[in-house]
Amino acid sequence: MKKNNKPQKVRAISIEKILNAAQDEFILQGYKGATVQSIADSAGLPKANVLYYFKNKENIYHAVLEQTLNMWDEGIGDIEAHDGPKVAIEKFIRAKVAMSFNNPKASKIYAMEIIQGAQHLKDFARTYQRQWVREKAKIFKCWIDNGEMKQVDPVSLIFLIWSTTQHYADFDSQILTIMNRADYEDDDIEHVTNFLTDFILRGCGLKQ
Amino acid sequence: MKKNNKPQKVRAISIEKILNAAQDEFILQGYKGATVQSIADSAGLPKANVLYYFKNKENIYHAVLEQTLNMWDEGIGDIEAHDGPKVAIEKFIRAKVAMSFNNPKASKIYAMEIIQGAQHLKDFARTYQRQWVREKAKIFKCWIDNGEMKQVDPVSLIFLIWSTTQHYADFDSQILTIMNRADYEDDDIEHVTNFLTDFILRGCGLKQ
DNA sequence: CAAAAAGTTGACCTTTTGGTATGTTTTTTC
DNA sequence: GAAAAAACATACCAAAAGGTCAACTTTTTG
Repeated sequence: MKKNNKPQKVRAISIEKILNAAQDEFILQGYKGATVQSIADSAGLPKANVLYYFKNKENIYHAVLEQTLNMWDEGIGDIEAHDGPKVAIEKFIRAKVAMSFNNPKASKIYAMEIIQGAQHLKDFARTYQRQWVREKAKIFKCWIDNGEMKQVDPVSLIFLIWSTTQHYADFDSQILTIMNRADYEDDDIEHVTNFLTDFILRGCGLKQ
Repeated sequence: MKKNNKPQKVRAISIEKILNAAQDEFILQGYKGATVQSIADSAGLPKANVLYYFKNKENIYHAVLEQTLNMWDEGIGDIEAHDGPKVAIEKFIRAKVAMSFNNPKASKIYAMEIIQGAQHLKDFARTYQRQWVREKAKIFKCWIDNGEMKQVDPVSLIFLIWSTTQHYADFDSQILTIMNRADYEDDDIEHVTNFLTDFILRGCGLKQ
């Protein structure tokens, strides 16, 4: 009587349904506020079935976080020395803005974790991110020393790019309300990318 | 046997203790995750006493939010036409950075509300903030038309300033971890203010 | 100083929630 | 096609949570 789902895929499909539902619930209610029942309802499964795939609520959350971090990792873009500052920064901004608009939920989960003290992400920040920032800061420093760009604190610059790009995902409800709009449209990605690229390159003394 | 607190102040003191405790709890656990018991413990009062001052958890939350919005309102700084773009923008950035460093908790409560869809803040954004942004955007437009600053989309600029300044409050745990520091120090406010002012003024074509 | 108002508190009740136990159905394997 | 594994589902339980109650103490008021 059941639909003939591709065999061996039931697990994968159920897990995906659960994780999607969980992502929504965790954003809307926070970790403690989200209930296994609501995740189950939202995923269209009985609660016991959800707990069949994930031992408990914390495991669901860990899975959601892991998914989020993978996305962060892929979406971060890169800053490559051989591109030179202008191209590298533009590429980086473009990647982050695209990521924000295409994956706002991941950005929100991530933001809430950090706001709440990053209990589950301290290690990630301490090892991976710290390393990443140092590496990229070194590249900026080279460019500055070579006179390829203005003297701008590289770490502060990275934080500035992170904050301005993520803002469009995390604060979408505020932005849309203020602009009296219901949803982002396709143009918006391009418009925001252009604005930020332009503005930040100028801030770095790389334009006009 | 009780300490001789200034008469008529018991209420005010208790309420303040409760709201401070509640602010911490709501940040750490979210609205649904925070428990009246934990707020009471954190405030050093029995639960029944907390519920004597606030009918229920939602009322506590409303009170915290109201406090937060008042702070936002006071801390927003202003953008005044007669200052001219350079001074006005610098004043504005300085006010917002100070606000972030001095009131990170308010900023976090506010951020969490918006990330979660701004259920309780939609009205605030729809009326007050939208109006504020339009007003200030008009001032920027004047400056641009007068050739006093580069052609920069005013609304995007406001969002950029909001995001970059609030970032230091909301994401403090990430920033500190990456920089391998335990806490912000006094210098940091000044350093961040200078960096942002410098960078943003240059982005607006108002410097070098 | 006595009555009223304000504040304090432990006990209690109901609902919600995370999680388990157990049995049934479906799918896969051999 | 039967045995084994995976998936599904109902009922249930103990702990936690929001909130009420009623009694008690302290403070204020006239």
